[in-house]
Amino acid sequence: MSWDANDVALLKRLWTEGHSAGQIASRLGYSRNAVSAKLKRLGHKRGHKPPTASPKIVSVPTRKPKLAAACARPVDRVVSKPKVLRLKPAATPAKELTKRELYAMLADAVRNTG
DNA sequence: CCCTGATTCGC
DNA sequence: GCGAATCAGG
Repeated sequence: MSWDANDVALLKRLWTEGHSAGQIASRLGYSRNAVSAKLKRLGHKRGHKPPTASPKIVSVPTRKPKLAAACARPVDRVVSKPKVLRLKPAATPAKELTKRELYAMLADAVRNTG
């Protein structure tokens, strides 16, 4: 195993965003030990306590079959809650995406394509 | 038992 | 530098 710049970047991003080592680890395909150790080496600092402490891995969002082959991640335990919780009865109106959301989307795309 | 991050230690 | 094993907890 070797930590590609991409991996490190993604790792840092997800970590600082508040994802747990286990989450990042399972996602990237490393053991959480590796992630944690890497974070230590990097001089890991999270600064705050962003959301996420418990697993919410909802599996890998199945993307295009084409890409799926490329980024085949066996992954994951699904610990999502069977609970169906709806925030608003009304359908979501047109919503402007915040920078954070866009960033998250980008990250998602990246992590599923690369 | 599930999980969390932190550290050690051989490679 | 890397990561499994381990530690120390929640």
